[in-house]
Amino acid sequence: MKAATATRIEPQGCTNFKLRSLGRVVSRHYDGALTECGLKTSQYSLLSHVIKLGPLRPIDLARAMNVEASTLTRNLKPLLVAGYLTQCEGVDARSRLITITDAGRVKRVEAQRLWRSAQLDLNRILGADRVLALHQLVDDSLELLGADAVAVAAQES
Amino acid sequence: MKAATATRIEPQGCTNFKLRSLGRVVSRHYDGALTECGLKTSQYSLLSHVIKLGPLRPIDLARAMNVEASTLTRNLKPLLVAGYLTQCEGVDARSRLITITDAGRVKRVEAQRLWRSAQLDLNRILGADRVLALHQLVDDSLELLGADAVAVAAQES
DNA sequence: CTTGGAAAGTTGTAGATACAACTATTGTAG
DNA sequence: CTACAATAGTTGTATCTACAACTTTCCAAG
Repeated sequence: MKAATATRIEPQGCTNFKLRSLGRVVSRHYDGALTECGLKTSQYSLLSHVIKLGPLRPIDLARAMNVEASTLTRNLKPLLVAGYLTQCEGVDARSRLITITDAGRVKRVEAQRLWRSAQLDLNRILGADRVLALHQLVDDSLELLGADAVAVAAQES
Repeated sequence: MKAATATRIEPQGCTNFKLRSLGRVVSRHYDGALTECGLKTSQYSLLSHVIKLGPLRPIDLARAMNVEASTLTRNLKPLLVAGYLTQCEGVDARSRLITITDAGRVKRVEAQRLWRSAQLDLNRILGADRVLALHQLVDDSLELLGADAVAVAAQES
């Protein structure tokens, strides 16, 4: 007398490993496409978020992207050195404002073509339905974990 | 005369950013649980895969976990230093064999309790159905990308 | 005004990740 | 046998990631 099979289906395997595993493969896919413009995909995301969210404090940018403040400090450095971003003084003496530069906008336009190509390529490989479902699951999961990333729309991501 | 809405629904946003974003949040969740045993979640995954896949060459371990060989070389180091893994000579003069040690097995048992707690916690927060769907999507995507990770079952992950 | 706590940011430390370039070994075509 | 390609692994370089500890600044209670 076994119970109905509809109950008690527990997930197998480690969610963290699966996510990181796919993340590695997908990141290599995007990074490969962005190589020729000299940006990593994470740098492209950073530029895109600064453009989308306007001049903003590092702490707010970090929250929008779900990274720690100390991580953001390090990730900003190469983009500041390259002149794609600048740090102005904020309202406080303790806070700053991250702003996109003209060079940053130009570079971002260049990178966006490559990003779009990588995204469309992924859509083709996985199928648009699967990508849509994945996006939805990721967004829902982030919300349930209390960590909504600020969604940056297709044109900006 | 708009076309039926059932067609042409293209994904919005960047799949890479979404995956990395969730990956960061989820990794912090697991790492927080594993802190007290002194392992990072990625180190736990590494130990688990070596136990599951037996003594094996670095190159095969790297393929099973979807990391580059050069990455694995670096990731192995702390576990070799800690004495949880050893490198024996392989069939070739150019290849090695990665093997779990007794200390590694003991540490892994300790870490597994903490991992399970983190996983059950995540299942509770997201709901088992959502976690199951996410696992399925990740596994399917990896297969379509030609990068099947070797699945390590619940007891071992 | 002073004092203690909160907030913003950086630095130390350590690990994760990958590409390019390199050494060493093995296999194979000629 | 030899020359060249393929395989296994490591190292240089650079970036990503986070926690703990720290400095500076601000705010609010007294």
